[in-house]
Amino acid sequence: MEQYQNPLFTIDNVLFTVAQAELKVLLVKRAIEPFIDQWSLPGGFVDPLLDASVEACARRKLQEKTGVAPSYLEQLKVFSGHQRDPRGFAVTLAFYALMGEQAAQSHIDTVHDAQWLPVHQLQDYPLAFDHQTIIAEAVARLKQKALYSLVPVYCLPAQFTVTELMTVIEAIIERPIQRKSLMRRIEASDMFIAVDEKVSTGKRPAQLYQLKPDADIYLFERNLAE
Amino acid sequence: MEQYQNPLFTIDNVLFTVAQAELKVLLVKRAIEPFIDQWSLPGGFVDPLLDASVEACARRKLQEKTGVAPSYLEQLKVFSGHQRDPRGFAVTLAFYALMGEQAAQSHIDTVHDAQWLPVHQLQDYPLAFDHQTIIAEAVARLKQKALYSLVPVYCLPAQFTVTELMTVIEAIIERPIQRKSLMRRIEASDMFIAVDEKVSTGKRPAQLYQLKPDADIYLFERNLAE
DNA sequence: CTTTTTAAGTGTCCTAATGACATTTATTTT
DNA sequence: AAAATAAATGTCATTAGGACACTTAAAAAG
Repeated sequence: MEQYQNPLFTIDNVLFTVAQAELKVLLVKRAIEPFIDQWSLPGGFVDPLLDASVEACARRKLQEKTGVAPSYLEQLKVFSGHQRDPRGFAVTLAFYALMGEQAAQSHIDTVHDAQWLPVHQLQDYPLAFDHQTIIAEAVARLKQKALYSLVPVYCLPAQFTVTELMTVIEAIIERPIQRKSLMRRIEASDMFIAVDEKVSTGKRPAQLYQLKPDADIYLFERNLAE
Repeated sequence: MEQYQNPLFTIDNVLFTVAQAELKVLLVKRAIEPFIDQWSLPGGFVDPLLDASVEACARRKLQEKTGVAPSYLEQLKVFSGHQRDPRGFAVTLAFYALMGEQAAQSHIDTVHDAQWLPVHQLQDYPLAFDHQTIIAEAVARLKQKALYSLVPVYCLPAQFTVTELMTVIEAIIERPIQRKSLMRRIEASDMFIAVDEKVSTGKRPAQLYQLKPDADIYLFERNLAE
């Protein structure tokens, strides 16, 4: 039963953030063949000596590229086939992850082989393997999640305003939402506490919120309307 | 970069059906070590010569055990770690699948190493590997899907009545639902056509429905209430 | 042949989360 | 002090589902 050659098994990460009201994904320039010098998703081979699980491997790969752990990480799905890698039948487990932009900025600025690219400009770049497809599926999944949960908050720093969260959600789902609806959801989710501080970027100062230490991700029973 | 030993990569299937108003899962008796003679999920190694993708592999494994293709098949998630297989670091991609019970019954009756077991009696059986965990996650995922889609219909034969679909859904989500709500969803989903025929199992004959040939799975914007 | 029984299916009102949007509040700028 | 504006709230409309009474179509009983 074990006479088969084990297929090539890898991990890929679709790490998102939102900056300048745009959804962006972290891409790295490949240093080796195949697809050398093309943009690709950060990932690689599992090292059973270093990684206790596929999740641990994904985190390690992201840490290497950004210098920090992502705020959110979840399996997307497995992509497989004979066509996706010129070396033969290949299997990759794709994760999608979220983090605040500035958390990684200092680290990313020091390297030239990693870069945030807006997801809506990706069609202009030839990406390695089937990474275009993987990103498209990750975007779709994130969009869905944004309709029935507040996971987009993981694209923000630890403390944030309602307006910032609104901007992130709108960037992800690509349409405006009602501030009132968002505030009701923040309240109902019971995931956040109002920080004893406000920020005044413009006129009236905005309340800062942060995740409760033990907060579970609350799932709403309805989607935001189409 | 490829100096690592490739981890053991396998496929596992959680194949569900509903019979006697109970959610059941197909288990097979292991013929080889480890966990020989214990109940386990049908699965195995990918054969790149036979399988065009991991999905194709999952379908092949299920076909071998049931004689037919499942009506529904979807990736659940990858399970990995050093503890789950005594042979070392192991990675398995678990699928969950749905089918009508009688479609496989004749085939399963001829073998003694495959059997439908009610998910609520599984704690009495020592399952191989971490299959108990995998099944629990598959059940949770199916439950969720049953709240915002009509995927449970894939547990039924091609033609079915509203009452049958109601029974399947109630078995999955473990609480009664309103027939009226289900009929509204059947109508709104636009996934089915009323067959020009009725069945009279009891008193007033019931309308038969079947999936439209090209039907997409409709996702409702609200969950059935908790 | 009429009445009873019962599962199938419909009508109708209630409920709750969200959308829409007007209104109020707090702060900066003029 | 007044104007401007982003933040936050009040309130009514909308909509899908829940509850449940009611009707319908057939079989069974009398």
